[in-house]
Formats: sequence, C-alpha cells, structure tokens
Amino acid sequence: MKDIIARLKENGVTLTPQRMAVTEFLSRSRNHPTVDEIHRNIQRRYPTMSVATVYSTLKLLKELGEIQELSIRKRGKACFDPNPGLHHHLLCRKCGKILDIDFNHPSNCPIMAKESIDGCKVEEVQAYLYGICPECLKKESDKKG
Amino acid sequence: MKDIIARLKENGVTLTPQRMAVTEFLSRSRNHPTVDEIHRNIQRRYPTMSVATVYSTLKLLKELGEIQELSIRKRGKACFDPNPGLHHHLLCRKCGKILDIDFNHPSNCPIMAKESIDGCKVEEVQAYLYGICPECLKKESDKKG
DNA sequence: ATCTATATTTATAATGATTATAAATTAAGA
DNA sequence: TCTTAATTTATAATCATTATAAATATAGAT
Repeated sequence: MKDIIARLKENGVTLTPQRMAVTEFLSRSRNHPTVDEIHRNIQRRYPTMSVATVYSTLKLLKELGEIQELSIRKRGKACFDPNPGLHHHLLCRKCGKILDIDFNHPSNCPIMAKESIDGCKVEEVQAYLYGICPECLKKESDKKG
Repeated sequence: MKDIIARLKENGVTLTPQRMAVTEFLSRSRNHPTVDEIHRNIQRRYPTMSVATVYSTLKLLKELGEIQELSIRKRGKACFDPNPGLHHHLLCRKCGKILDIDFNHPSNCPIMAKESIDGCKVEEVQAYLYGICPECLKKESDKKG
C-alpha cells in the first residue's frame, strides 16, 4: 500500500485525492471490484467523485503495472485485481464471487513454465476456474445436514 | 457437422435456414468469430438475415452445449468456438487472432485434473495464454533476416 | 504566498455491443 | 390447406465504456 503510492510518486504521477482514494480502496479490496463498486464506495466520502475518474485512474494503474484487469467479467462488467502478479481466479457459480487461486507457479502449472506451446510464444497465462467456493460448499453441506 | 444438426433435431429444435446457416458457418470456422463476423458472412447469401437471429441462435447452441462462448473478447466483442470441449486459447498480441491450444488434458495440466483447489470445488478450467502466434513469429524473424 | 501553465476532474454526450419488444413471417401438425 | 405456435425481423432500449470540453486543482516559478 505504502509501496504503491511511493512508486506512483517516483513515476511522476500526480497524487490527487481521487487517485489516492481509488488506489487505497482497490488495494484493500479482496473481491475484485467493478468500476461502479469502486465508484459507489468512494462516493460516500467524496460525493463529487465521478465514474470517469475511476475509469481513468484504473487505466493509469493498469498501464503502470500496479493492478490488473481480469479477462472474466461480473455480469458484463470489467473487474480489477490489486495484485498485478500472475495468479489464477475461480468464479463461483453459486454466488458469483471471484476468488484468487494462489497457484504457487510455475511448479504446479506447467503452462506457466513453458515458453512456447504449439509454436506460439507464451508471454502470459490467465486461468479461470469455474466451480463452487468454500462458503457455498459449506452452505450446501449444511442444508443436507 | 452432420452430428450437430442431428442432435439439434433430436432436441426438438426447429431447423430454420437461418439456424442452419449460423450452425454451418460456425462449425466450419477456425478463427473464433464474433457475432458481426458471422452475420456479415451469412448476409452475403441471406440478405435479410438479422443480427438478432445470430444472437438468438448462438444462445440456443450455447445452452445446448454445442458451442462455447469465450471469456476473452476481440476488441470488446464476444467470440465463439464451435468446439464446446475443454481446451485452452492463445490470444496473439501482434495480430489479435485467437488460436486453439490443444492441451491434451489433463496429463499436461494438473489444474484440470484436480477436483478441488484451496477448498473450492473445480468444475471447469479455461486458460488464456497471451503471446505471439507462429505466423507473427515468422514475420518477425523474416524481418531480422 | 501568489501567479501561471499544465494536468486532472467533472458532467455530459457519444459510441457500440447486446437485449428487449412487437409486428410480420414461417414452420409444424391437424 | 388451415391454424396455431414458434421464429425472424426491424427497431428501440439498455448499459458499460469512451470521448469531449469546460471547470477545477496541482506544481513549479516568482
């Protein structure tokens, strides 16, 4: 958190209150929020905060490699991850939540270790797992008794 | 191709010329076409073909498990794969093409073999690789001589 | 601290993919 | 062939995202 702010400064990024708010909120988040989720939350404190600024700040952070935008979407909306590093994601089919799957790469995932497959140069891998999260699994087993 | 038409019939699907056209075109395709790519191609023969029908037919085929919609998009547009089975995809960063990566699962991909990870039940895995396709690699090396 | 040039934010409109709607057409079964 | 239900079509509506331009805030120099 401190680190990211420091790095932004180093990169000559103007640290406006709005940018700080977006950065802090996303850094603390664990649920891969969408633009409007970020916007709604920040608006409680900064009523004049506009969506356009959320979009532009996320774009900036993405370009600087500080965050990542996922390839899967929550109900058609882009979602963001404060961790730009390589890891996988599980989308829960019951509750729609997206969970980080820390995959201890590349030891467990040979795709990540390979530099080429089928004659293609591989630079990055994003895996999306579809299934049921622990919370929803628990609910299911509780129901059954 | 014959199979899919037969299965549609078995499922009581009305086989209109429009549905046949979409199904045939997608079945023959190798480049994960978008809705408008499918639409433009079919319109050459059926000038009255509407996009709405393309959307509805794709939705139908998807629900019947005959095709799949990818989680990654070409310039913001959904793209479709005539093969509903589990396989991975590589998005070429140079030309934007999406290639199938036949991964001979699950021998090469332990994620596919696992039924649970981090307490999550895993039902399906989609991996998206980002890199350079063989064609673009060749162009690069040709340039360098 | 003040001024000035530049960058950022904001509100608004524009874009573009997808979905909804309702009338027109077509298919299926009697 | 006739009738009913399903499908297609054209059109409008929706919704996320991007573009625009005026208003505001920032940074650096004085």
